[in-house]
Amino acid sequence: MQEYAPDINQRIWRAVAAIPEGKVTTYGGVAQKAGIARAARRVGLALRGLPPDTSIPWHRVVNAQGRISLPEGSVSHATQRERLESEGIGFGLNGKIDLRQFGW
DNA sequence: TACTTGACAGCAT
DNA sequence: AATGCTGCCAAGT
Repeated sequence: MQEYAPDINQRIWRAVAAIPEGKVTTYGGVAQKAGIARAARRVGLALRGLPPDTSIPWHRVVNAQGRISLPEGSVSHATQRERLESEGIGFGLNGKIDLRQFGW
């Protein structure tokens, strides 16, 4: 039984909520944990549908390059970066996160 | 109902 | 290193 669609978001949110504080994960990582490996895009879509006041730590999700996927200049982008730095996550000079600091 | 787009990732060139 | 194509699946037009 696949019963995807309605279930997918819930699985993604759960996977994201499982990310420990002060750590980040890639979309692919979340997708895999949500049981939809290789469907990283689905993760982005799900996060995009999250309400602004959600309790899901969506900001801990970045792309495989260790960068924030949101367009620079957008409010969400700034918010995400600020939250990450707030958790002790360091950004490189190009705005890249050192995924090495988490063992990636 | 069909086609295109999208908070991505991986491989090929 | 940079660019392009393909795969994933749902949502928007």
